Amino acid sequence: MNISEVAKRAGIPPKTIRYYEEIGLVAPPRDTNGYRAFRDSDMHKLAFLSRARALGFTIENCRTLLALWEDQDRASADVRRLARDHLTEIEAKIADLEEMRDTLSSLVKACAGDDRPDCPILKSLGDAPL
Amino acid sequence: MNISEVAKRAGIPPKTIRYYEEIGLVAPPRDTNGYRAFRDSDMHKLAFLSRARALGFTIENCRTLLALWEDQDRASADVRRLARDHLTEIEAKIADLEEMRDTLSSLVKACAGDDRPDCPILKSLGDAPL
DNA sequence: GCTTGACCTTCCAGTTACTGGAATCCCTAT
DNA sequence: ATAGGGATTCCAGTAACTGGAAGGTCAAGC
Repeated sequence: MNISEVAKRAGIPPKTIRYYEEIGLVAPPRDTNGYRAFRDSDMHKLAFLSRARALGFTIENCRTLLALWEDQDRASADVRRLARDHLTEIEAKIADLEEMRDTLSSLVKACAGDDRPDCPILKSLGDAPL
Repeated sequence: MNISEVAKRAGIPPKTIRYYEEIGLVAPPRDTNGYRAFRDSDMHKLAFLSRARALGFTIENCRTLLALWEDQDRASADVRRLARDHLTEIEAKIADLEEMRDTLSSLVKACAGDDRPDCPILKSLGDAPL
């Protein structure tokens, strides 16, 4: 299977797949013409990566997950820990963003948004408690 | 005022302040010894930047906001538009993260997390609908 | 057999917003 | 004179791609 076909099926751009090969996440063999010849196993790995990335796992965590996936003797506890840690990070990020959202949204509401210079947004950013 | 004092007051590391100078966000004059001599106006700018960054604005948006802040003839509509666009992006990010969180959290719940290899998390990542 | 266009390849550079580290200089106090 | 704690510059690295250039390959149509 050629790269564009794999890309379409896995939902990952060809460039990214080449990058994944470069950093050792996949290692498709080559045809005599130099083209990458993806096997089913490569395809499956890439689909796995696509989903893991969609859940926000870092590349390094994806690498670990992939290794666990391929290790028939893994302990599910290892997987779970990784996922839980990641979940915690996501929750922290959400909390940060929600705080930004709340502040920002109240500022936006308070701003007239007309052609006058008076602006609560800039005022709030400007009056620092030094 | 020396850089470490400014850093402390603005809540920005000295390295970051030097970086901000490098990209033209601030331009403190120099003492005869080559040290940056921050004026009050520099201090205020940095405090402004610190808050804008805390609200998640990109550096480029901060640059724009700073320019609007200093422009007495700005229209508040320009500020508001920028803030609203940013708010929209934040909301989108939150939505993405919430989806990740929900998926991840249900997977984590479903996983025993013991020493056996059976794992719904890996299973879910693995069974791609090709 | 040749051209055309769609693929494929590699390599280099750029993105965001810093951050770490090395080498060197400056100031103050003992 | 020396020791420490700052300050300076410059170089490199981070995460995860992405864009673009230069060039090789393949299948189809004439």
